[in-house]
Amino acid sequence: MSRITIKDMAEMLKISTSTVSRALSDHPDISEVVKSRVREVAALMNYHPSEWGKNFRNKKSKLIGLIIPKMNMFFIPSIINGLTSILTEKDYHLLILISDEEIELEKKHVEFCCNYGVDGIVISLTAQTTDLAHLENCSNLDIPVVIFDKSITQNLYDEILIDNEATTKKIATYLIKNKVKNILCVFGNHNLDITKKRENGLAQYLENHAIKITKIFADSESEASRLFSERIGTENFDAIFAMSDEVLAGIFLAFTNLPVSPQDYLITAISSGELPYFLSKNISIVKHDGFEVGRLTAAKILEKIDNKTLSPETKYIDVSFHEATI
Amino acid sequence: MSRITIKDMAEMLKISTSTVSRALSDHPDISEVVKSRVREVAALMNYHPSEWGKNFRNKKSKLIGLIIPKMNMFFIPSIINGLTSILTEKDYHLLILISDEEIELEKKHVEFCCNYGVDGIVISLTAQTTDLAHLENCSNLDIPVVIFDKSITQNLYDEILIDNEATTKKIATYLIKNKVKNILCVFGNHNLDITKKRENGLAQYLENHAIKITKIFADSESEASRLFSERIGTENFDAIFAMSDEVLAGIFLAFTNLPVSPQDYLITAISSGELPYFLSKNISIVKHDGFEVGRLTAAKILEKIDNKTLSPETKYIDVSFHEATI
DNA sequence: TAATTTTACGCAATCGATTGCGCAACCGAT
DNA sequence: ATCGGTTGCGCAATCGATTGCGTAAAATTA
Repeated sequence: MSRITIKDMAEMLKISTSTVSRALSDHPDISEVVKSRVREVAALMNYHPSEWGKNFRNKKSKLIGLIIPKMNMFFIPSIINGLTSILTEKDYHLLILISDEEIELEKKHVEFCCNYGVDGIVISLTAQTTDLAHLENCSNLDIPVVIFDKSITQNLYDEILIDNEATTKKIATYLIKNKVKNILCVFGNHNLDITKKRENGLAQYLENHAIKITKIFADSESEASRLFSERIGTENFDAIFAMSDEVLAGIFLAFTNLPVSPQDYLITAISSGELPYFLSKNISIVKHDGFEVGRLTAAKILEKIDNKTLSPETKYIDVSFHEATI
Repeated sequence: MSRITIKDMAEMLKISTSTVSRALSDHPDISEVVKSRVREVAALMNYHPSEWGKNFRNKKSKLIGLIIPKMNMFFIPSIINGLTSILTEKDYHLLILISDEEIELEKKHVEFCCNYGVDGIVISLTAQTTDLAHLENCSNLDIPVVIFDKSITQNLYDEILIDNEATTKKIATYLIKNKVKNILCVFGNHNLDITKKRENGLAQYLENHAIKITKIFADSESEASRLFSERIGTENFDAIFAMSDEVLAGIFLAFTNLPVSPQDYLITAISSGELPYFLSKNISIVKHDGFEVGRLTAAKILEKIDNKTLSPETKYIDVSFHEATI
């Protein structure tokens, strides 16, 4: 048994498909007699209109391509929750594409989205991405793009970003208040814009406070763990800064094999909140809300789909500081 | 500028669309002269065939609907990684739908998948799902379905499940070996099949070993935390069992406000491995691999898409025991 | 009664790539 | 000259819901 279509019902009732379609949408051109007969048959045959057919006619797919560099357990799940919480309301759905931190795969995914005919693309860039030429085709085809979280300096596409300025300022203020003198900072991939912004922000706000800053850059949890282990014993650090959940996880993995413990340091991190909750009460965090990033990103892409002429803007989401409880 | 189509090129070259199509696919019916001219124009115009058009012709969508009860940070990300690792090879893509643990939403998502024309559905059931009537329409429309992780007793659809028998047996063996006498067991939602199986399995394997079992059932991390806090002090428990990462997280949240500590107990859990890694070295786990579940699920749905007449089977994935290191 | 309007429905096109079938042109063999 | 075969390409249908336009029949008006 295959799908019941409008055509099937039209043949059954010896009327045209247009009449069936109009009857079902209660068009005034159709007589009540025909309408009721059509509705009867539709109910009887358990007819459900094909989404494909509707989208076909409307030249829409009702799909949003979600392109992410990695499927991690910290930020991405809440992003997806935020996105779907808005998108499902408007009958849009997410097509998930993982770049695996490879620019070529990112390009391939963008091209796929264009060729498949998604109505919009929301993307977080890989650490390898240095220009957005591969997004040009989206503009040509009038497919709106919103970049979230991981972006590069640009002004062609909308962005929903974490406010790295506010973030590093809060961290720096806390460090200064606690009279920290020697801090070990663990950053993510050096190429990432968010890395540079957080690195520069911190340096800027800590200037003239006689605080020694040592930096580590790590591409993965395991690399963060390894580099942190190598470095932490080399000086008398009194504080630690982790720029993301990923490196924070690496740091705490390292602690399990080190002679020192988290309690020996003042620990600060930029985090989505869950991980520090599990790890230790000894961590002060600037919390950025993935759910909110997802919601804002979804709202923006819907806005652009409705009005493609809007000029691109960058939105920064609020962050909140949560001081360690012990 | 809109998409370059075969039609555009046909008009440009004053030939038919069929000739263009066949030229691009190197069909022997087309002369080399025409082929080279078509290829030239295609390259010049930067032509890329529409995925939509191809799928339209082939009556395929190349989409797999992924329906999950919740987007959590433990199991689901690795499931998605496993799924995509197989599916992208075959040019299939994931459409993600979250039921939010509501049966009505699950029904709606299944119906959407049918109406949208996905090529297959992979689904993990909500705790509310007691029958699979809403999947009947998939069978009618010849849309294969694979149920993974959370299922109910049935024999109509393929399943990829964690081997709860092997799992609870490993846990029980470890508990007996360590001469545990009084264990507090924290389970998830009581309606879930995996809950019942793990509950019964544990009871069965611990029979005749003079071990007192106390059970808690919790629908969420916070409920697990609350119920655990209320119960842990009421008896002299010497061991704790957590049936999932979610309740394990709840237990460790509870510990932060309790006079007792994780070190006071022998802790066992069924887990995907990441969380215990972060929480404590004091946890012995039976590890189930979400990535592997995803891979097997993907392989199975592809197998069914290729051959829809295969009779349904249930596969159990291997689990491994990891003893606490302290 | 004739002219005009209204009612109620059908026709056909729409999106883009593919492919079975048809057919004209050409070639070689009888 | 006729037949049979091959080459090279075009026509049209395919998936399903929608909608602008056209129109016959019915109703209304002059």
